Amino acid sequence: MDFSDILLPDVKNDIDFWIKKYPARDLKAGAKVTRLPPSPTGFLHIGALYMGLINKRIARDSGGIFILRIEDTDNEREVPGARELIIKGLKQYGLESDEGPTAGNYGPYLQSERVDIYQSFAKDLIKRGLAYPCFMTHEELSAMRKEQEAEKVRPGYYGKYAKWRDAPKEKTEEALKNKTPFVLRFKSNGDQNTKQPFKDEFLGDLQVPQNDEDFPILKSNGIPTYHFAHVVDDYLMGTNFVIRGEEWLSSVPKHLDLWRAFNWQVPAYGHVMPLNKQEGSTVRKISKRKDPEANFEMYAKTGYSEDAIIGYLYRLANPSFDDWWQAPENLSNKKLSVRDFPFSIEELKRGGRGPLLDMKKLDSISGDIIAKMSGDVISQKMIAWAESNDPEFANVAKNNLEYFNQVLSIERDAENPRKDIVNWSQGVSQVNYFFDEYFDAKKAKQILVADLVDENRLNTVMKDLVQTLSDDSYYTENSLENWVENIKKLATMVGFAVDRKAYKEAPDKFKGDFALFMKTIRVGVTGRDRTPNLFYVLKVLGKDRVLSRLKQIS
RNA sequence: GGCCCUAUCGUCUAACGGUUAGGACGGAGCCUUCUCAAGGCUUAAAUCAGGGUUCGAUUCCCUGUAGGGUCACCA
Repeated sequence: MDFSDILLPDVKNDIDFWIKKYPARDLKAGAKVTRLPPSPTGFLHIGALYMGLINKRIARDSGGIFILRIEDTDNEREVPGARELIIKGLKQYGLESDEGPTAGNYGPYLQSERVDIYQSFAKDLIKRGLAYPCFMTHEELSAMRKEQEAEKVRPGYYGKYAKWRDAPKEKTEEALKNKTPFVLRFKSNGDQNTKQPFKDEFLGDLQVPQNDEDFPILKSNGIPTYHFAHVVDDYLMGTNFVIRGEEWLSSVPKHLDLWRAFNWQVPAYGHVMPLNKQEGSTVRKISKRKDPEANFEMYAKTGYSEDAIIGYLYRLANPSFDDWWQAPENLSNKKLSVRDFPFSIEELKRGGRGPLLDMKKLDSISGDIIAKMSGDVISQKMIAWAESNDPEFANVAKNNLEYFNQVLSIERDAENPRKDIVNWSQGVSQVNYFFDEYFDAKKAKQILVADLVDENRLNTVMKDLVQTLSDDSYYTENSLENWVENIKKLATMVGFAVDRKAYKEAPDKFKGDFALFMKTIRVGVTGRDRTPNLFYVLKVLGKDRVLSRLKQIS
């Protein structure tokens, strides 16, 4: 007796209907059709970005198609808005799909809208005796698992534990009559103890056991499980290269079973080691729930550019990224973008455990990228970042845009530009003292008193500086050499030693050496003891700000 | 625990079976210097252990160990 109509009464089309509806793709030889199948269970994971980058580049470089498929078959874990967040995030990082929820002829690309498709294929399996209903409850299932554990056998629904596999027709009929909920299970003929060869594009030739589990392909709500949806979708969508995380490797036997059941050609598979994180002494896969660095939004919030992230991910995928990126001609080429990286599939072919996320390396790449930018561009990007993350600063900067551009141009449009900004939040704290709103006179005074012995002396020095630095030449002089000459004269006038030897011989005769003199000015006008060259700092700050700040301190 | 994957500096990784085991990030030091940043130079730092095979093993094989993954009506 064929139960397929009772089991799946709503199925209207047979599988040929669907297979005809989605004809084979007409692509040039070697074109790879890849896909990214995120499930909308929260924010876009950095690992998804990583997989997206690899999938997209492989598709693009081969003249193929990169598909985005939303795997929303688990309505329990689905988070509202997550789908939009994924699409937006991919776009933001330049990883738009060629086909996906918004475009493409092989859709729908939301699995929740493909239920009729899956059911057609499931029904086909039932008719061919390759799938059957199982009426076991969760309780029965977990009791069985406990029993198996007690018996020290492999837990699972297989062999003699597959209770409904060969159930008498009457029993099934009765359960059906009582409207008992059921899952549809795949009827496997495999043997766990028999190994089969499996070629992984990245890991090489592997031996994996055959699958012998009668795993569910349709849940009791009629929605497919991942395994089933994966095979049906990737067949219908013409995927010919499945690139996914290594965590899927152990379900390869199930998928192989399914491909064979339909007699479809198995696509190429490539498993990539997932991104890890070090926590104490243990290393683990980066987790959405526990790790803030898993969330791509964290990077945007900290102020890492999309390119920095992409560059870093390229680096993880292709270790030769460094050689390319740091080649002298590339490093000095300000037009070069990380997006120009000649990606190589070959370099994905390597073992090793999954890489640990290394923020220092990210900083290094990010710093290089920012060093390629002109002051104006940095200013613009920093303000854009600040508008949503530090509105107060954004306002200040916008109100003094011309000035801010000058600040960020200091030592930056040079052959060897400054490399002191690695992200926008750190960048803001690096330069904000140029604005009076962020100048901290109290802190400046604190630092200076410690260096200049006492407050009286500090006040004298400040007064002297106010007087002498009122000369325009300190702000208008265009030659660094001349400026230094002048400032040295000034140092002498105010009572500091310019000559190292003289100071060494009789330190008491001076208020300090030239370094201290410069530090005094530096801290006095910026509140910081680390700034770019004072020559530029004074020029950009301008006389009015300099004098007013010095007065504030004294 | 079963099964699967993996194993080179702290991190990411190179090395037809023959190298003083290379590079990058990070660290340390020096030079330059008004402090940083940058730049230049130098430096410390690794083949998980034990057996084979071989003239020769980081590389091939076995065992052990360690790490990771996976064992759901989640993906």
